[in-house]
Amino acid sequence: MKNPPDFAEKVIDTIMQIPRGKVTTYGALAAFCGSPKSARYVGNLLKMSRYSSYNLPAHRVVNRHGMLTGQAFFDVEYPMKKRLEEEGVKIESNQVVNFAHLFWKPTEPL
DNA sequence: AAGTTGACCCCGA
DNA sequence: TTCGGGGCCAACT
Repeated sequence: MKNPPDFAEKVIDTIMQIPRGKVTTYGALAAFCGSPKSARYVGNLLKMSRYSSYNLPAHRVVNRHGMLTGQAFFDVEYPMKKRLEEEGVKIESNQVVNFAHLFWKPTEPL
């Protein structure tokens, strides 16, 4: 059997399950996939997905500090801040307000 | 082809 | 207290 990057696939699949109005972290996704130290690749996946046709809610993924690190990578007309606010998530100084309250823990897919 | 990086996180000095 | 380096996976140059 082929050995595709099930790690990346799992991460992407989990991101797709992020409920609206909630946010998660790179480390949480990475740890849930089995590699708590691969958090940096999780962020890379989001960037890769941007080139692909995947519609991943990357704006719902923030770093461990709840800061919108990838904001600059989004469209200037639709930044993460705006998208999150559209879902009811308040942003202040590129940080998610009540981050702990809006934090969504990755549940088991499938 | 190989090497380096990246929207990160954690630990040590 | 602040600063630096290591580790992980896969894609990009």
